[in-house]
This record gives sequence, C-alpha cells and structure tokens, in this order.
Amino acid sequence: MAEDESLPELFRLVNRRLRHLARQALEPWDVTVGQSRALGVLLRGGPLRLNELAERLRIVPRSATEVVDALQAAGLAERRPDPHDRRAVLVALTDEGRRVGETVRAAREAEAERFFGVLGAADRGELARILRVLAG
Amino acid sequence: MAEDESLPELFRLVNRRLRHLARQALEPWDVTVGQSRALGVLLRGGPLRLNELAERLRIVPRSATEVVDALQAAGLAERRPDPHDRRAVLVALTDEGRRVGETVRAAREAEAERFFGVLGAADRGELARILRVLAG
DNA sequence: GTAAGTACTGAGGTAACCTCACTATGAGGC
DNA sequence: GCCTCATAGTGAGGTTACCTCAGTACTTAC
Repeated sequence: MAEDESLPELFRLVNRRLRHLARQALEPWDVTVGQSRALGVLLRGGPLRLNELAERLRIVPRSATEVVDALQAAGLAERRPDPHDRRAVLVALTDEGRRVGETVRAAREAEAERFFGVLGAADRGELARILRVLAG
Repeated sequence: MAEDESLPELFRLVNRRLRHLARQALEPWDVTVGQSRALGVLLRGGPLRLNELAERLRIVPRSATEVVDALQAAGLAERRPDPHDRRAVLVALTDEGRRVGETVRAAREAEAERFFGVLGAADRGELARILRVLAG
C-alpha cells in the first residue's frame, strides 16, 4: 500500500534485489560483490596496477587497496612489484584466483539470467539501451 | 576502456549516480537519503507507528528506529505514545519536518527530472514499466 | 492470570564506499 | 646532481544504509 513508484525509488528497489541475489550467489565462495567485481576485471585485464584496477572499478585507489587486501588474504590475488616503477604494485590473480574468478563469473551470469529472464529479449534490449544512456 | 556493460553492472552505475545526485540535492538541508525517504512516507501517510513506517520503507523496524532517531535529533519528527497501544510509538512530523519535507521532496523531484530528462517520454514509460516488473 | 505474541530498542556488525595526510619513488628543469 | 613537483600506494578514520540477536514493556487469547 501507498507505494512510491518514482523512478529513483524503483531503481533503489531493483538494485537492492540485485545486490541481495548477488550476495547469495557468491556466498559459497566467501566472496563479496566488490571482490567479485575485482576478480572480473583482473580476469579480463591481466595483472594491473592498483590505480588501473581502481579506475576500471570506478572507485578511488584507497578503496581498491582494501579489495585487494581481502583478495590477497583469501589467496585469490597477489601483489608484485612493478618492474618499471618501484612506486607501483601489480595486482595479479593466483591460480586459485583464476579458478574461483571463473566459477564466480559463471554463477553471477546464471543468477543475472534468472533475474532478467522474466523480461523478453526486446525488453532486455530496451533496458540495456536506456541504462547506457543514464549511466552517462 | 574495457567497460563491463552487463545489466547488473549498469544498474550499479546508474544507481550510484542517482544516490550521488540525491545526496547533493539534499545537502542544503542536512538530510540523508534515508531520512528523506522517511520524510516522504510520513508526509504522505500521516503519523505512523514505527512498524508501519519500517514496512513502507521496506526496512526492518530496528533500522527505522535509527532513521527516526536522526529525524528527531534534527527536530523534524517526534515520537508520541500511541493511545491505543502502549507498546507502540507514533512517529509524526513536526511543523518544521513538514516544511523541510515538502522542500526536500520538491528538490528531489527536480533532480530526478534533470536526471531522467535525457530520456524521451516513451523511454521513461518503458523504463518504469520494466522496473516495476523487476522490482517484484 | 498465565502463556504467547507484538512493539520497540540496545548492542554490535557489515559492505562498499569516501577523505585526508603520509611515505616512497619518479621526472623535469637548471 | 639537486631540487621541486607529481604520482603510487596505504594508514587512520568516517559515512550511509542497512542487518541480526537479545531484551524489555506491553497486549491478547485462553
């Protein structure tokens, strides 16, 4: 009753459900959503400097430090010195990181499939198009 | 470069922008997004029991307690005993709460208008329809 | 009047961010 | 070669918007 159905509120709701489902999907691997995003980027982008990683995740470097700390503690990533710049750190996935990363990616994809599966292909296209506009 | 444009990721991005803008829009009144949501509900729904408020905000009662604490500390809401049930608390807006609530609502509306203004009316309709499906 | 349920809140926790200030290193000008 | 300035990462500390679990105060149903 008395639902607020303004667009921002709807976004909040949908996003909430998405985060919730993602969390559930990731639970078996003890990986948070933020960590899985980093795993994805590292999987696609090879070893990256922390700054680069932060940029691709669209977070500030200080926050990336934390994500990498967690991945490292979990044995999924490691820091290596960058041979070209002694200030920099290269973040690379471990073998286990790659394995878990792949599995996690598959799980998230399946979960997204379930979630967005209620939409027809046309609606999904529309949605993606519109979101790309709004994502700026 | 190397953007991940999956639907969940797009949602994350858009939601982030939305939250960011909302925060900026609310800054002049020193009100957080969560508080403005509660103001909105109370504005529309008259005095409410804390439980009811929580339900309409779709958060657990314990979290509503906190929002109400903040509104009360800011002089925007007050707790009164519910005459019909001495366990319950009625949360009501103060006069200032109503004033700020209205202003804030207008500000958020204007901000939403700017944000979604890049979409045509048709796209906005589509978006709302699709989001309603996904919001479950 | 007692048992069971409901309304709220204290204590404590989490994810996913943020800023600010610091250290170590690199790069350009002179 | 030195000095200044910029850049890479991180320690310390903060925020928002939630959550759970346990406890107290009250109500309701029997």
